[in-house]
Amino acid sequence: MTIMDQDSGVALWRRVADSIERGIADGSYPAGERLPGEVEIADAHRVNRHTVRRALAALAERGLVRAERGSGTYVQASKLAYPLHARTRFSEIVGAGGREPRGQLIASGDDVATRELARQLGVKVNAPLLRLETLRFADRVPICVGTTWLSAARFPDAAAIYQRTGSMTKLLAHYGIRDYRRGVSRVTAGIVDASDAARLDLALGRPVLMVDSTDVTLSGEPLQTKHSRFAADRVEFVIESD
Amino acid sequence: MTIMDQDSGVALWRRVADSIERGIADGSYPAGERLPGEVEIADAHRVNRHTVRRALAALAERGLVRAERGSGTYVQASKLAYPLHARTRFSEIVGAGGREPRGQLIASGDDVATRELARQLGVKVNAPLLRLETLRFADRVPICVGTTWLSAARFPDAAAIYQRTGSMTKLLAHYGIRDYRRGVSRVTAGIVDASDAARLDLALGRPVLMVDSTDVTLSGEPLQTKHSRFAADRVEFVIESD
DNA sequence: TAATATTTGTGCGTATGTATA
DNA sequence: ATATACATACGCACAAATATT
Repeated sequence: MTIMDQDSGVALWRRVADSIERGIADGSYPAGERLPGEVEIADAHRVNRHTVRRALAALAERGLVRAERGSGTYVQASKLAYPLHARTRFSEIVGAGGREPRGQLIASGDDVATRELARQLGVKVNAPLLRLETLRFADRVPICVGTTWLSAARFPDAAAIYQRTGSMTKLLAHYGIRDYRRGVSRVTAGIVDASDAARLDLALGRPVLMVDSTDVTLSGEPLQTKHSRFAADRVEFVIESD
Repeated sequence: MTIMDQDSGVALWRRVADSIERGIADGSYPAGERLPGEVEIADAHRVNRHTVRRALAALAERGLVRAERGSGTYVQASKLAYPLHARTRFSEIVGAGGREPRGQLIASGDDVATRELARQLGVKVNAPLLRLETLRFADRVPICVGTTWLSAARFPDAAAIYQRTGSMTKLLAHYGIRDYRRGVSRVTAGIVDASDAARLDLALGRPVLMVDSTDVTLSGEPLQTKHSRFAADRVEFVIESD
């Protein structure tokens, strides 16, 4: 027997993992449900039990399943675990979950700073601001819509650059900001409004997690302030208390 | 003129502050709104402007209002700011906000550990558990309902003690646990169910913030695991990113 | 309560295809 | 071309935790 499958050139254990993952995604194995035993999966796929174990280990690494000795392997919470840290980066979080992140600019425009925005961004009231409306995906599933305000004076071409790169991190890098951190985040919940519902592909009346946060440079200078709305059905914030 | 008001024995500036606070609480002054000018308030209450300033300073200290020189005084976020830290204590948070915390046991019963609960509490599946349903207030406004599970073997009289003290911290202290910390918290949102709606005095269809967390001793032993539902309209989680 | 079966976890040995020095 | 290292895959045996009878 060869190591790689002849057709696909993909390792056997990965093909088994993908098969199980599809089962979880399409609801064949609902959250909390027990998967078939390792030997049973091995027989079904006609592979060695070690190969199944390798596949399950990969899924467990990503948090999709959890093994319990003597009992079985169980499907974990299906929501995207989203850590709220100082170094929260959407692309890194989604990528770490084994999913493919994507960002998309859906609108942009010019605003003037309200009192609240001016305070958060450290500019004067009525200072010109750039407003970006973004939509972010994990594996083509919309996760969150966000409204970002930046100082128009400091980031004049922000809209065009985000449009091209699809990444806030890259946008800031273009202006020489290699690193930044998140200040305090304020989290609450609400009901999705009509336009967000369409963009997030959510039914009306569904809950959204609303996060207000401001990113600052390492020296404390405000860069951007955001108001994000996450589809609560698809996301779970994980807060590590130190 | 005396310092204390003749009738109530409460300082004048405090009476003014309470008056303004009531206005904020009942919606007369919505969040973000500009309060009347200091002289206007002074005239309305027939006090000196200095007395009003003393009152506003007290409110600003608690974060209810924010003064801006040359512009006015504005109502800050009216939601209860609820920090999610390792040392989160409901009573301390509410008290720090200048509001009066209260806890009430609304139900209790016996459960057996599901797989999930057993894992979180470090006990065996089907181990006997105590379930406490609690309702917590700030100034007589219901803030959150919580379901707490504890090991029945370790905390046999938990229900009676919570009933008497109305405090989780005191309950644990009764069993010799002087200090404890919160592990990871998982936060998401949902729609209030019928029974929670009644207890929280919320309209059906309103969003709730749902928090799953487990408290552990300083040495890492699991004590209690909780599923809390916060009225999203009244609470805002504050997450400090370190 | 006790014995038995099931299930995951661990270790070792063997073999082979792929990449690198 | 040869040697070495590495990842992949299979087979067997047993330990440890859990479930069942």
